[in-house]
Amino acid sequence: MAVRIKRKPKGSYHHPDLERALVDAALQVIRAEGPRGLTLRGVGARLGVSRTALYRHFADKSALLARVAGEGFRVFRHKLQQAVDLARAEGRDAIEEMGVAYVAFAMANQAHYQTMFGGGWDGWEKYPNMVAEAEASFLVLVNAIIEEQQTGRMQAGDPLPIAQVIWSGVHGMATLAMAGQLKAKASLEALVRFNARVLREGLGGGW
Amino acid sequence: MAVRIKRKPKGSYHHPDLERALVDAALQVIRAEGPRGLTLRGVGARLGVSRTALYRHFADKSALLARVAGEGFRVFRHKLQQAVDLARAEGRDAIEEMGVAYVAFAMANQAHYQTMFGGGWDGWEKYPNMVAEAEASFLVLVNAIIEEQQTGRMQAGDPLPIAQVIWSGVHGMATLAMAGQLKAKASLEALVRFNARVLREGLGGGW
DNA sequence: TGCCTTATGTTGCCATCGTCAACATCAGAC
DNA sequence: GTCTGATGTTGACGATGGCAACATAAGGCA
Repeated sequence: MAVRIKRKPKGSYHHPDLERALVDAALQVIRAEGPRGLTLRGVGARLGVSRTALYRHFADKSALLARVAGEGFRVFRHKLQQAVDLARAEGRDAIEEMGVAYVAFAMANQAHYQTMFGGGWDGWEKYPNMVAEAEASFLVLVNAIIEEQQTGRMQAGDPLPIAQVIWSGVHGMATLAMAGQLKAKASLEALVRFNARVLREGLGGGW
Repeated sequence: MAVRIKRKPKGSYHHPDLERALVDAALQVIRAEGPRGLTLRGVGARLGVSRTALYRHFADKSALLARVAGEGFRVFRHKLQQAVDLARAEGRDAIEEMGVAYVAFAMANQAHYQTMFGGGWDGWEKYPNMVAEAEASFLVLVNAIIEEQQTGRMQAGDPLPIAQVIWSGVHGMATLAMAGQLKAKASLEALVRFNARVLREGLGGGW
């Protein structure tokens, strides 16, 4: 589904909602040409606006990228939560389904995912609310693990390292797949499920 | 150990081995200021050479980056193999020790590692020998797995997906740790070992 | 020895980029 | 109806990657 570009009405000086439009346009460019293809002049032109207009809404290019990343995290977290909820409702393995949803999101939004995880902008310390967004996504996993532990389907103990191991697995799989480093005979989803099952086996009852 | 910068002798026109010096200098800059900090003018100046001198030895900036990445892979592969061999000699878990060596390399050479895995240069399809280098590193893992299987310490079956799962885990752990996303209570190495043990448990005998 | 070809390094130049400062224009409060 | 702050524009600057034309070195061949 193509995102509509909100151009400003001809002749009008002020844009109805330039900040919103800038984020959308930036994401569009990133999708089309990758994070490195994003240029302030380009995104300005796309909106029929001058190259420096965005400085009224963002401190610099990095801030715009960070904003795009932040919105990505919100969608991301929602997808993960959705997968967990659906799996629970259908009596399936919540962790496994979350893993599938994780990698599916990354592959369907490669450039966006790259932007989320350190692509282009200046670093987490400069955007503390970005850290919060990322942590909220991570929390979906942690909570799912805690629930697994409570129902006895996963070993007890600090859920943090367990979550980190699982997160690392799917994150690594996603980034390697994006880099074309995983020539799977079977599908990528099959590999994700295999990974999930190995981890579940290793994290199961008697540890 | 600081790598000596080979400056060309004053007054001499030709550099003794500019190609080699360029790669070294580029790596030095990358280490100091990250892959994004690398500038052709900068690396030239560092060698007392004009900004376009490197075009006699590399097609463009991307090619220089790719070369740096390639040399990284060679060292990387060696480190991994070393860890496997040492573990075998000492009767320790070869896969676990390889994982530790993997993440240790990544953390000790963060910018270099980032450069190896897609940082800055144009893409694997443009540098086929880079793919070969990466695959050679991956093969160290695959071979280690095959040997584990032969001694019955790991489930039989296609070693490829097993290797991909393990690789994804350590790669993900390394990249997340570099991004500061893994606030570990314990050390990173402890997390790597935990990961290895969970995977071994899941990949063990009765599957 | 002297020339000539090729490899190697340099200089001048260009388009593009992010960003700042100064200016223009709009919209809403009084 | 005016004034003020918010928003958008234009012009400029320094830095960057890269190309083309030129300069110089090195080595083979006479």
